Amino acid sequence: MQQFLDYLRINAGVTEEQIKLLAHRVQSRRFEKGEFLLDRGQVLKCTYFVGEGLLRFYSIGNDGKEHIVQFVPENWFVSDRTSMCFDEPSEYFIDAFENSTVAIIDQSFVNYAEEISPEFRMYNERLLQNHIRQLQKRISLLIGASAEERYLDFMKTYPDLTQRVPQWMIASYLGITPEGLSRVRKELSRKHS
Amino acid sequence: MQQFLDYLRINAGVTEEQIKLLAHRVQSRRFEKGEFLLDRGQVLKCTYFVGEGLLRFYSIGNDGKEHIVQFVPENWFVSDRTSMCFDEPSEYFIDAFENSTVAIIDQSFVNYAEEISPEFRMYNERLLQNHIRQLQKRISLLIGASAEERYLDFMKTYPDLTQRVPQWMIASYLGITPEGLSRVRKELSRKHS
DNA sequence: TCTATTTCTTAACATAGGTCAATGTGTAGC
DNA sequence: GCTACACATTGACCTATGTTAAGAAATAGA
Repeated sequence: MQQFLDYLRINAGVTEEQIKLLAHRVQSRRFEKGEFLLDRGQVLKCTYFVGEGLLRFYSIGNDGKEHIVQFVPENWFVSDRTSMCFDEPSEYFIDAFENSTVAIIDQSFVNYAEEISPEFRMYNERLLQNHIRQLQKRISLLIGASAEERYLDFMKTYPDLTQRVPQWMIASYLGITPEGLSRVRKELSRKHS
Repeated sequence: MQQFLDYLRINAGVTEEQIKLLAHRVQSRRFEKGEFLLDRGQVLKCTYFVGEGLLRFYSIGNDGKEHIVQFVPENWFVSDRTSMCFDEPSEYFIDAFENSTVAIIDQSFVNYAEEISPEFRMYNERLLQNHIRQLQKRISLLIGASAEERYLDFMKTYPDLTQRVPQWMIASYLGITPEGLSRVRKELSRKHS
């Protein structure tokens, strides 16, 4: 939780005084590997901020396969905005892929923070815009790029995740099978020698 | 432009009085078929609202192919939020696919409208969330569904566009070639007889 | 340390969808 | 009513990626 407040101070430019007002309004919780933070059908009431660990945000398609929407490492936020804003049961799952410490940010926190801190408001807006940017980029890649290009882009964008998560999960993020990814990797290493 | 103000009144719940304050702050313009509203490299300064006609929002990939991100028919908004918010040159194009009448909404309009109308603020927020929802759905479909499923979903979601837009453009939206779409359609009509 | 489980690789084969080229079918302008 | 041009279809062939199944390598439990 301290991690979250530090993050706000450093990245969002929220002042010490504002932090003091906000501090007692956030909860923090530990999730063990495999625990769920959101289950399909549930209405999500909060946003999570990862202080330590790694979450995954994913759906399960009609074919029964997991589709990873987003990895959530340290200092990232995750939420199902649709479920939160429209009070709808979520179609997604969130679970801890490593033991994780997470700050739990509910709507009343956001409202209050936006009220007392214009910096927070701006930063929040910025996060939202970035989220959209990221989604759009992903669509472009899915439409226009091969599996190999998408993998190269992934490695460039998330170098540390490339180490931390198993390949079958990266494959799921890229929209290909683990075997497909293995083939791509083989091809790449062939080229580089 | 009247169309835009009516839209705000009916859908966003902006009151008559608020409308009066806002009216002289919007411009309106006509674009002929083929005219550009946004060119790659340009920094977009506004959001467009289509009163009449049809726009397309697209990028051009390294391979030189158009990738349609979004169709923009009557009563829809379009903008490159990334370019607007971060003052970056856009990677996208917007042009008129039919002769169109468009309201031009700049940031000062939005600021002022949010200031005088909480309804407007809420509606704007809602639009943003919907946008995200739509992007996420598109990603799910691209990752998990076949070309046929994507086409069926498109027809269900945008029945009138299915009529108005040439197939090669729908194909571009779906992330397949025109020939591919033609094959899908043939297959579907075979099944239905 | 040993075993069991998960993850990764490989190879043979199948398939969706891409590419190219030819042909049809409008439909707008003259 | 012609001529052009944009759009749609079709078929032959190609390629990237999926599928299945087997084995190798890594990792976690006991």
